[in-house]
Amino acid sequence: MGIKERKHKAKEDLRKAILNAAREIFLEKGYDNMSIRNIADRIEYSPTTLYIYFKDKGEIFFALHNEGFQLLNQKMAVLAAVADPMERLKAMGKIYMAFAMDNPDYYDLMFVQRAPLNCIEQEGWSEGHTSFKFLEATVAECMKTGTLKKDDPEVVAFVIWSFMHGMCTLNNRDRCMIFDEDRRTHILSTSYESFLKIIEL
Amino acid sequence: MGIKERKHKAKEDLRKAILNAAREIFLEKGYDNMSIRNIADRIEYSPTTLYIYFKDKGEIFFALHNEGFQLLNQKMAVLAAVADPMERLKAMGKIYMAFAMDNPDYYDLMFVQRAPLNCIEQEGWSEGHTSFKFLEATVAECMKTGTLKKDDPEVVAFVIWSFMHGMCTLNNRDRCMIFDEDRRTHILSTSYESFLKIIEL
DNA sequence: TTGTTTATGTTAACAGTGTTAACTAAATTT
DNA sequence: AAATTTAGTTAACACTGTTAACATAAACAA
Repeated sequence: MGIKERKHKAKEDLRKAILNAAREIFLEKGYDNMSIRNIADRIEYSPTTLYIYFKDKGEIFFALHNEGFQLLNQKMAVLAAVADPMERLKAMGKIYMAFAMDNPDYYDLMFVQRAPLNCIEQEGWSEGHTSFKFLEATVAECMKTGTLKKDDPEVVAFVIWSFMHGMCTLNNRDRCMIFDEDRRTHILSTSYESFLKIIEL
Repeated sequence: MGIKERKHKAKEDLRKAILNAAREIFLEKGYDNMSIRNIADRIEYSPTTLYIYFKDKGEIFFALHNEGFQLLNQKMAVLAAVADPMERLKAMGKIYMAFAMDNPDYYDLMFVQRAPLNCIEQEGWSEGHTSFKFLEATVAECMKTGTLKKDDPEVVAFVIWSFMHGMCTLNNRDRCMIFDEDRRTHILSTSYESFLKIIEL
């Protein structure tokens, strides 16, 4: 049954082509300027064709949102080599922050925009859940080795995530313009160091 | 010159009517569903009339953004009665959090959306700047009275703001759905307590 | 082989969006 | 009285996501 496979592959290929075009436009022109029509234009298909491969625009955003998590997980992979949990936690924060600053659009899709989550509803946000559980596990390890004060790891992990996310979004959404251009970078990196000093035992 | 004043007042009145309609629709239907056309419909003027009173949609959002700050500042006014800076800081966090949860749309406009900042550009974000300086001053006081570790108040204030903002936006943008419905509220309030315990000397 | 169904993609349209140019009518100024 | 300013209008431009109706070609069944 080679014929059926080829057909299947052709479908997959067009789906990927749509996603490639979507990603290009998304990264070039940003979230607001990625439209069904300009994706269709780029791959030279009619706009309605996209609805054969995706339920709606939100599902395309969800696919890109997943790509974002793949990219972040890829960067987090180096953490496997860090044995000490506190060192791992610190490196994790640095990677998270760098990812948010270097890929503001992906970050937005993953942690700010509501659109990509609309196609989840029931099933739950598994990408976010997995990432959070990884952070939580590292926090729990730190508590065992005595580098973090013993407490509910879920709560402390959420405190850490909140701080990191807050810093990144205040920056990405232009709320750090209250600081002078040159002082800005200093405050962001110093804040991270400062936060670490506060939580580390 | 009563006639000129009356004319001037009439202009002001229509401007206020536009803002009233905008606020109503914004709070009823949310950020995405407030359009120039449905504001115009509500006050029974043509859509183009709004452009006599506002440069563009961003300027309307900016006006509502200012209202949001007025509302928040109003709630913060009770802090004047709190003499102890650490108590004041704690109360401030509680008020900030309650504001974000009770007025998610205003909060979004003030701290997440880029649209209202587009009409600022040069002048700078004075509303945000003022609020931050107030936080910073309280942090500095805490350092003087020895309830916070001596450090750069600007940096520590930013650490606190980042944490608060992160918590609020992760919640408002549905990223706390990784926690079970019932555990969610507990984690949010416990995280705040936990953060306070960590920073307080 | 013929006829029917299914899959894939198209065109045209709906109902909306922000924004601008051109115009009218009324009020004010010269 | 004539000219100018002001306030508001209509119509249009260039978009947006999405759907219904239709075409075409391939796959399957009789």
